[in-house]
Amino acid sequence: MLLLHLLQYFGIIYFNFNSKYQLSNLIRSNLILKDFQARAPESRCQLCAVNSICLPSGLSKDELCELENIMTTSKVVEKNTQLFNDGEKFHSLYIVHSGMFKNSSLDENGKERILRFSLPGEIMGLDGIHAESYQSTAIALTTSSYCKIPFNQLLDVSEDFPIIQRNLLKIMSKEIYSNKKTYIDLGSTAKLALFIFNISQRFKKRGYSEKEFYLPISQRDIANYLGMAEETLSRIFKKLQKLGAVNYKKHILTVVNQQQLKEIAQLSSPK
Amino acid sequence: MLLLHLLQYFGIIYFNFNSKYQLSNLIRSNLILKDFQARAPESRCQLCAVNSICLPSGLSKDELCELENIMTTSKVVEKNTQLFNDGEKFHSLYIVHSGMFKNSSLDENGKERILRFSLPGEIMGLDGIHAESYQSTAIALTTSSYCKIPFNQLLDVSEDFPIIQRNLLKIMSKEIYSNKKTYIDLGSTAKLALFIFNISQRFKKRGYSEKEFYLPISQRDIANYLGMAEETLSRIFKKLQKLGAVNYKKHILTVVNQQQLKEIAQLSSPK
DNA sequence: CGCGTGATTGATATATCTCAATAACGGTGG
DNA sequence: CCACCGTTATTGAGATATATCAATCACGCG
Repeated sequence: MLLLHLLQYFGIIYFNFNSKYQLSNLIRSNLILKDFQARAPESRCQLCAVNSICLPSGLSKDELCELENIMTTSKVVEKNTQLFNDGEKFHSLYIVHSGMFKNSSLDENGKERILRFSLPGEIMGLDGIHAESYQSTAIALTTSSYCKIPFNQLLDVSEDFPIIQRNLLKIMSKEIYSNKKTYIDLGSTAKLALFIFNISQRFKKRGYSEKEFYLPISQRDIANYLGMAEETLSRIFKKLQKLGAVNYKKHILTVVNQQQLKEIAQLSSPK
Repeated sequence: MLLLHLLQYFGIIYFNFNSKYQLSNLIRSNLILKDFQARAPESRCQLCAVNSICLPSGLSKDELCELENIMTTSKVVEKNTQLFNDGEKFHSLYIVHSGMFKNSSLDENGKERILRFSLPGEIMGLDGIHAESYQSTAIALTTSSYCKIPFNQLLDVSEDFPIIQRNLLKIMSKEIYSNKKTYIDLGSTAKLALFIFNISQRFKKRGYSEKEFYLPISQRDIANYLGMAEETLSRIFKKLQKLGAVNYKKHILTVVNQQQLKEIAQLSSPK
């Protein structure tokens, strides 16, 4: 706790000490040493851990400066905070800075449908551009932080700096591509194995361990996302552990045998 | 047949008379009166039936002209023609002008996975932008036609005409959004009903009948796309017909009771 | 007219859902 | 710090939807 006060004092990190649970939450969400709100503006993105895969990737210092001028960087929010809501007027893109968010919407029967989990460096709200209203809801799954970019200002800036437009197109293209990896014709075992494998690779890309990480998602939400019953998910988690592929305890996921996990994920359609 | 020759003579349509089956193919693919290859260049997009939902939507005459300068318009291809292949170097976007294409790729086991069916006005190849290589394969399901836009030239032109960039962003946003409508937690009956309903609405948007249309997709492909066995699909088609919701014979699909179809599509998850 | 592909039908196996009950956990207040 | 409560996860038994295998049928096309 003392350490945290010191870090805050020197402007390395910033948060409110209003709960005895915040420390563990911060550690879990990998916020520590990654939140530079107190730093000088011109270096915020440059110091960010995920800048290489984020919108500012490949930008010069000048371009970065223009971009940072219009954006709000690294706002910290508690678990369950909602950034935007399905149907609300679209105005800004939100980028995950740390932690994790879930994006969902309600189906015709009012049931929640989880569309994706967003990790640091990923842009949320892209689906709202065409309709000028958000098409999904973003909710923090753990203490998290985000950056916010007003979309119209982004368009203005990008007219002067085409590379920003290009990056945006690439990011959107990647998102369209990523829907390729659909879980539709996989059996439940392959679904879960693939989900874990994909998440693991995404963590790796962000500089976290691919072997062991804190997964702030409830099993209910995983089951919802993968389109299976909660009970089935529980059983299959157990199965994967028995097989020696992964370990999962109190939201700490360990990939024990990555090769095996990959093979299970590729099991052809025994639905 | 005489009528066709006359139409061609007056430059309204263009095609080769090299098969006695082409006439019916043309009618099926809605090519007639929609293929303006022989017209003056400055009017091609303006005369296109789907320009309002296509990339040129909202462009002025000047902007349209710039765009048409760099694109190849309305090339006719036979059934089974491949426009681009998964893994191939990315260079151009392809827009469906008439007919239908399927976009697919192979999974780890070499099995085909159909990702989407592309209708007139829809852009193919967007998933290739980020990797600079196509991430899927495009194959004509019937006699079809397409327009082709070299991507780098499109970027150049759009630097002068921001509205083109904006349209592109909107189109990509829409595609990201459309993945919301995932089939993952639906039962087979709801899946097929939703698929038919969606296709019907897409046809409607393009000026075709929403009640009756030619569907140039094999049941195998529909089953593949929806992630179910071919046999199941056949049975469910029969079931929907028995229920009086749709009729399907020789690739002619008739929506008999749209309200009922919609209700079946919304049946909550009895997988 | 016949061939090959695509579609249908039936019988059986199996994966997954559902319902119901119990267990473990995380957060709250005393 | 501990006991409590609501939420989240686990386990079991039974019901059901869908896959699979195999055979037949229909159709488009030469």
